[in-house]
Amino acid sequence: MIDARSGVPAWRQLADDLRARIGSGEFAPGAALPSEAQLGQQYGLGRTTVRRAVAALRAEGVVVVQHGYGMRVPVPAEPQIVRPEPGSVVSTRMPTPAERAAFGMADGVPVLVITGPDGLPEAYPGDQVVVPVD
Amino acid sequence: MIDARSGVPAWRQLADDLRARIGSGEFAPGAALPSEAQLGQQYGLGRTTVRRAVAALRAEGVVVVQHGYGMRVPVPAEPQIVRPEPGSVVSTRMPTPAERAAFGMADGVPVLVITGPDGLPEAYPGDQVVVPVD
DNA sequence: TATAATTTGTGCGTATGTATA
DNA sequence: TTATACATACGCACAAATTAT
Repeated sequence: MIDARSGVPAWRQLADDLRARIGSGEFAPGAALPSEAQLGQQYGLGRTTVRRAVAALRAEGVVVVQHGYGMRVPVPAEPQIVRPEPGSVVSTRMPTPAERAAFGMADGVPVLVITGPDGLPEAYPGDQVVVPVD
Repeated sequence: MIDARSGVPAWRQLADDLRARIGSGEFAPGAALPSEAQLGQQYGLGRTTVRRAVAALRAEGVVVVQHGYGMRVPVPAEPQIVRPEPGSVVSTRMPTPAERAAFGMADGVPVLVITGPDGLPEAYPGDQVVVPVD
């Protein structure tokens, strides 16, 4: 599964493989993934390397990790529709730690920023909000 | 600077401090930050801990790192205005590795996804694009 | 062109702490 | 309480990219 001579880092090969397995439906939303120790044994990698791969998947929002419990594929939230007032502009960025805490956001989830005509920006969790454009 | 008895992980204290120093203007956009070794010595931390903090700042898009060169505060791009056709919806998520490579995006930069009335989604680099809502 | 110095990247190991079941 | 699983933090060695000499 892991080719040490491919030039591609082992942690990236593992991340790519897990991402593909998730995308294929082998791990459905809500499903638990193998533990770090299991992954390390199955793929023949040290724990540091496994954690590096998991960190990458977390940063992509592909998996969510709960301390002491394990790793799961996130369940998509029902999208909430936000209608900005005319003259607003929509942009995106990663949340500040304060925003992450305030919204209870997982790793790898950006915010949608709506800046009103008054120039005041407001941030919304990017995994729960969509903005229609008419 | 780092309080080992505060209960807050050392890497998070370092990340918070660097983020604050960047926000204060001590490190302006385009400015270089100290090397990992320098940070480790200045804050009395091991390299693993320093790299953990840097990884967090990268995931936030607060710093960009270049292999063999160093770490800098990113320079904001001139925003490009994209006007979706009426009936589109705007959302956000982290890019896939393929999208990251295609757009040459740094870590910690989300994509803005515009789904047209036909249901076809299109992704744009989130650090370069804004969408007006009329 | 080649070499060295600097800096980040990869990968491993160990130990201990904390959260969950 | 016990077992499992993730979190923190240190160390080491070597690889790869960049820059300057």
